[in-house]
Formats: sequence, structure tokens, C-alpha cells
Amino acid sequence: MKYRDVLIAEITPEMEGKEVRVAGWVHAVRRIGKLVFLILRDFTGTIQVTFRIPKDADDETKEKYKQIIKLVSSLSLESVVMIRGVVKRDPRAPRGVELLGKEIVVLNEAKSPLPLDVSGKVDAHIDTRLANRPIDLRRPESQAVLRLMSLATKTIRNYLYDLNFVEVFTPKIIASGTEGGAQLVPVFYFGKQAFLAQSPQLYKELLTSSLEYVFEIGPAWRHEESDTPFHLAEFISVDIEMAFADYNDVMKVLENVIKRVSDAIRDEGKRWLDIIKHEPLEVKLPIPRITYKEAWEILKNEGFDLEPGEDFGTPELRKLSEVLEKEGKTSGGFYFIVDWPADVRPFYTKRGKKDVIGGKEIDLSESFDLNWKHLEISSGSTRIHKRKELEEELKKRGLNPESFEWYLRWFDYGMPPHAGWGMGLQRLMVPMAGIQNVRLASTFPRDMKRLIP
RNA sequence: GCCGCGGUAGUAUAGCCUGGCCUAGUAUGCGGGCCUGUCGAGCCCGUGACCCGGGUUCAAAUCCCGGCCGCGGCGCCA
Repeated sequence: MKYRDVLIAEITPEMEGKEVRVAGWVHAVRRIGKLVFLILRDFTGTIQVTFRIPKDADDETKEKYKQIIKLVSSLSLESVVMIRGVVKRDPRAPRGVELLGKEIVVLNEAKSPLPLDVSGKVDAHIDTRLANRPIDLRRPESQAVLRLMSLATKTIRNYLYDLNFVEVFTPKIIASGTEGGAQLVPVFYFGKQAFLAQSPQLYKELLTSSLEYVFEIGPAWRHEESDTPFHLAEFISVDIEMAFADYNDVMKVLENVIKRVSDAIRDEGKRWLDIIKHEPLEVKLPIPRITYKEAWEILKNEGFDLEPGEDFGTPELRKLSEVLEKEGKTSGGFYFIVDWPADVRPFYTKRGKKDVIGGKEIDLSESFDLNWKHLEISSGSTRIHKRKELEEELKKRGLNPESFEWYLRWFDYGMPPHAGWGMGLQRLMVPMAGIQNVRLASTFPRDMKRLIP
């Protein structure tokens, strides 16, 4: 069966008189006497289909249309239908154009009532929405977030390809934790204990010794006890790693990624932004950099009780971003915190200079976080490319270099200096699509309490 | 894991503080009716709910206790 020969958005008043087939979902039905309007929706939009009895029809035709009108007015919302109709220019119709219905085929009748309202008259809690995600995603505002994320992904890919990066896919089933710390997801693997990758970190580093400029957009798993609007047990990580580069080089790549994504969303994503009523960000380059030391001092001034070299929590970052915003030291809400204390960064982070913070000498590192307001969007660093230094860092963190031998041994055979970053894609959509919860930037989010749907 | 708030038809809400007038209101949906230009159509009739267990009381949606579930904040989180 031929279901459609045009998409709904392609129907224009200029097609007056043309017969077309469209397929989609029954978005609304309005019956006015012997006249019935059906609003049909596909992924491109909606169109009004009018069913009426032709005035000059013979009795047989009249009876046929009566049957159709009866059928249409009893259709349940969200039923799937194919409609054959004639395009009619009409100022009374919503887009100045409608279809005069000739035939309707019900492809799948929907049960009612629906678990949530698709037409947008009654809103639903996030829990209801996620529990009924396949139907929730029929709402344009729900779909808009995923469409904007797709646009962001395309933009990132295109830009990195332009910079001679190669897209890679590293293993997602791994033998042991890459860095310790985060809670791993265990899996069985041919009778052995294995885990789902929490990051492509170590593999992407190894690839800099061959492919040099690599990136990956893929899933990562963390079983943290983190039950917040900004954590997922399964999230999409955008990772790059660059040979012969340091953290300043990769920060430049990162800020260009942010700039290009926000520009693309503002321009190409306008239709979806309008649907969710979100104002696009204005990101200007460079994105301001503030050192950890400066941030620490600001927070100390604001009355936070912080040890020198201590990591920042959410309340700290909320305050810090508020201060920076006030001083105009953010760009569309984004800012870098650079030169973190080495001790609060992972073992593969290259050490930098020393500095005195709060009267105490602290070993810094060539590292950065990119934040948007209080939210950590990305973090990265120059990496250590000397085996000996890696071994020392592992030991300092109580990790056993032997269990990292599969990774360390390749540093003996020509590992170049390199740097990179990782970015949470769903977190990036918080500023880009104005969502309050990263779950909304996930098709079927996995979190501490959701495994279905 | 800790703290706070919440749980009323399919969905979203009012009622709870100050127990009785709740036979639990409204919107949307659903069933039926009227209407040939609606566009969140309108109007009329109907349908459907107090998370679970215990307690207080003459009387509990309402107050108390426990549980379960949800949301937010924090913690945890290269």
C-alpha cells in the first residue's frame, strides 16, 4: 500500500486541486453538524482535513460521505490513518490550506483514554512523561529537545571532521575500571567479570599514537548514587583526544564546538526553539577563563568554608557562576575554570605549575572544566604521556599500576604528547534547549530507578 | 544515603491548614445528543478518583504513625 506521497509540511496553497495521500496520527477531531474537521499530524507538522458531503452529489455518493463522516467523528485520538484528499486553498483553514477528504483508511486504531495528552491541553509530570515516553515524544515540545540534540550532534561531527578528526568507536565492554572511583556497571562476559565503560578515556588516548586526532560520540555508564536532574546512569559522551596538543589547544576546539552548536541551534533550530519558547544563547569567543585559584578566592570572599585545593560542590558553583555573571565574565552563561589542583583530577592529568592558595602551596595541573552556570558540561586536560609519571600518579591515588599494564605498556613505544576532553551531550542540551532535566534529552533515560521503557 | 515537599478519575488540578455542608468540584479525555467553517470550537446529558496499612474520632480525602512511590535540594560522582 502506498501510504503517503507528500509530507504534511510540503502541502502548500499552490498545490490547489492536486490529489495527495498523507499518513499520520489523528491529532484532533472537531465535528460541526454534518461537517467534520480532522487535524492530521506527521513528523513535519499538522494539516486540517475537511470531510463534507458534496452538494451536487448523487444519493449513493452522499451516503458514502455520510459513512466517512460518521467514521471520522468517532475516531479516537492518536489513531494512525492514511487519507486521500484534494488540496484546497482556503483562508478559513489554519494554514490557508487544507485537504478535502475523499478517503480514509484506519491503519491502527488507538485505545483511549491515552496515558497522557498529546495535544498539549493538559500537561503531565515528568514521571508520567517518561513512563509513557513513546507517546510523550509525539508532543512537539518533547520532540524538539531530541531534534535540537540531533542538530547539535551533526554540528559537532561536521566541525571535528573539518579539523581532520576521525570518528572512532572504542570498546564498551571493558576489563576493569578506567580510573577507579565511579561505580561501574558489571556484566558477564564469556564467564568472566567485565564492566560497561564509564568513559572511552584510556582507549582514545592510545589512539592518539596512530590516528592522532580522534573523537567519539557514544554511551557511557556510571552507577553513581546520583539522583539529580543532571545525572543519568547511561549518558552520551562526546570525547576528543588530540596528539601534539595541550589543554589550551583543546579548549579552543571546545569553545568553537560550543559556539557552532549554539549558532546552529539559533539558526537551523529556530522552528524547534519557537515550539519550546526558548531563547537561543549568544556565545561570544573566547569563553572567559578563570583559574581555580581565582574561583577559590571568590568563594572564600563569599563566605564558603573551603580548604585550599578542595573540589567545588554544587552550592559553590551556583554562587561562583552568579558572581561571574554579574561581572560579565561568562559568555552565554559559559565559563572555564582552569588549572585545577592535581590531586582532585584523575591520574592521567599532567601536572602544571605550583601556586600558593590560601597560604598553602598547591600542585596544579593543566586541566579545565567548562561550566554553564552551576553545571559541569565538559572537563579536559593535557594528559601525561610518560609511563613513569603515570605510574607515580596511580600510586599516589592508591591504584595499582599492574592493573593498568594493558594501558601503560603502550607508552613505552612512542606515545605522543596529547590532550583532550569529554562532554556530556545531554548536559549540553540544558542550556541549548532550556530543559530542567537531562532525562528530557534522552530518548529512554536510564537512571537509578528507570529501566523501562 | 540525608533533608524538604508531595501522592485525589487515563491526564492535570480544587478541596486538606480550620474533620461533618464531599452524594469529592473543575479542565481534558471517553460515551451519547444538537450544530455545514471549526481552529484549545461551543452547548446539553452521561462516565470515571481520595497510594497502601494501622490509629484517633460519633464522624477522616482532611488529623497522627508506618510503608511504598514521586519530585526537589544536598551528598556521592575522572
